[in-house]
Amino acid sequence: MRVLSKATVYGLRALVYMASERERTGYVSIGEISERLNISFHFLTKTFQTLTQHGILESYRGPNGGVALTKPADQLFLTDIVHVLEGVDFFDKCLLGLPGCGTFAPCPVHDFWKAAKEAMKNEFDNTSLAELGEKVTDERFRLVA
Amino acid sequence: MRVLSKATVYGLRALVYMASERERTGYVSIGEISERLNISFHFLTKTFQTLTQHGILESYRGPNGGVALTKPADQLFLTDIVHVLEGVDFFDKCLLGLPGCGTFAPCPVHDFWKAAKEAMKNEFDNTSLAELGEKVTDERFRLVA
DNA sequence: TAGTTTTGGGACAAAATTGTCTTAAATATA
DNA sequence: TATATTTAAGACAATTTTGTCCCAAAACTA
Ligand code: SF4
Ligand code: SF4
Repeated sequence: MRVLSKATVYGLRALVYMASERERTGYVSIGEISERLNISFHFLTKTFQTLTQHGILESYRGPNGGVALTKPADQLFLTDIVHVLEGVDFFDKCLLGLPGCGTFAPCPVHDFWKAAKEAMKNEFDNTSLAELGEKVTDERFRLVA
Repeated sequence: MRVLSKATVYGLRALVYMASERERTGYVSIGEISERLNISFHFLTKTFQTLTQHGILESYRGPNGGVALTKPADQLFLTDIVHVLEGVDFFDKCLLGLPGCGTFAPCPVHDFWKAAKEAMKNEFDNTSLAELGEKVTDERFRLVA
């Protein structure tokens, strides 16, 4: 059950880490994040470039450079990130993979899957990076093995 | 959002097709299924070999040969198939992919994901091939684009 | 027995995903 | 200006997934 690609998983973990560093101002370097979270630096860099190109992050080069969220963490939701990294059709994907689906000509698992997808979309729509970051800051949850 | 691999999707569609052919006795050839459902014959054959090796199907070679469900379709549940094709740890997979998870040291999305996984597992545990096959037989649902 | 049908098994190829590396560009600081 | 730091970009390799193909084995039919 691979819901998210590795690239998305790494990107999300990294963003939540950034959101968890509430006090910090300025840029956080990708090197720091990849070290703390044990993620390949180059792989994470590529994912972050995508996020930068799509307005989730802004970047700054040179000493003390790095990346920063373009908006306050409580205004960035999981759906925003997933749309960039997995595509805007993320929540339209089908369990049985039949093209051109809908309620008109559904497959036999449609009813269940529609509800499951909506629950997931609802959760992603309403969960902000700030919310997840707080859980980490408060030591109750972890981002790394 | 790729919950199931192509191999599993094809296998499931094919099994539901078999279940939908209520009246038929004897073996159904893989060639017929692959043609009707527009699935690569060789790819489906490999998936079916896995299912045969794990007791979901029994096969018979030669003219009028093919495959058949080893049990009545109402005794074969989605979980059974998914366990064979995706692994028995299918429902243990994590949204953020942290190893060694559990309730002790959860990641920040654990609460939601645990509930979502349980809902899915519950559905898969209780949905039989017969149930899905009936929906297809009754013309209300489709298996092919 | 010979020929046909069908699954079994494995080699192989193509494509997608994941991961690594090198070089360039931008920026800061000494 | 020279050097160090850091992201940008893209080439490249490794791995996994997906898909194709060939031939053998089993079973039926004539
Ligand atoms: S009918 Fe519904 S569940 Fe089935 S493949 Fe289409 S959208 Fe997905
Ligand atoms: S803590 Fe829960 S949701 Fe998070 S990775 Fe582990 S099992 Fe999955």
